[in-house]
Amino acid sequence: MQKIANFIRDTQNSLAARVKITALKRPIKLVAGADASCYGNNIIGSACLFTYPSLDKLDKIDESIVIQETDFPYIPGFLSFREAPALIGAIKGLRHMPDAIIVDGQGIAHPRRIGLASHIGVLLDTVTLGAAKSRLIGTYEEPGMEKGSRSPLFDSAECIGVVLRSRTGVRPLFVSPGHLIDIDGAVDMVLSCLSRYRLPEPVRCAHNAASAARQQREAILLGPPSE
DNA sequence: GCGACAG
DNA sequence: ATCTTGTCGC
Repeated sequence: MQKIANFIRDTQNSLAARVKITALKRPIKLVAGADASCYGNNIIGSACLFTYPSLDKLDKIDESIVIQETDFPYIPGFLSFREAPALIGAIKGLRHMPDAIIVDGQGIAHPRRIGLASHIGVLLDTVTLGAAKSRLIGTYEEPGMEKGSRSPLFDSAECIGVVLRSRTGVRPLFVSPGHLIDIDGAVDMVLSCLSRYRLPEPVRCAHNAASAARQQREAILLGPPSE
């Protein structure tokens, strides 16, 4: 029983040992956003592919959705075991593999430096970065209110990411490298993927697609409307 | 023991 | 994540 918890943690630690934080080695031409939605014990994984750099006109060139059942509950620090399979499935469903993936969740800004983005990066051997809507761990100073303002996220003396104001006046994003990229590279990518919303466009797109799919599934389960 | 705690 | 209407502000 408790042995299972140890196994899960050992698995996480061995994956953490494979995470590489380094400057980008190759230019990024295709970026994907990945997110999940859920209903009951089902996880809907979604991935949206965009050209990059998507300077002014964002070009969405593909979208993928997968639905998987799971029995793994949401446990802070172990989100990967619940959502990674569906997200990876969605990524693999894309017509082309992305050069980088922006994940709705943490990268190395995690107790064992293996958040959802890092976990997926290692398993897929792809560049990944996390853009989370809230904090899991770390201390920071509130960044300025203007879009682009940022402040470092620390775990003790180690900088594990950046708290970034993606849009003036909104709650900041928690950006951290996932795999095969560094903090500056992760922030640069998030900034160049922003349009007029709080979330990077690829992630926002994946989020919308996932929740739309969830609503459709629920409608089917409930059957046609009756009066 | 108490509080924190991605989605 | 999800349950949810109106409402304040740019």
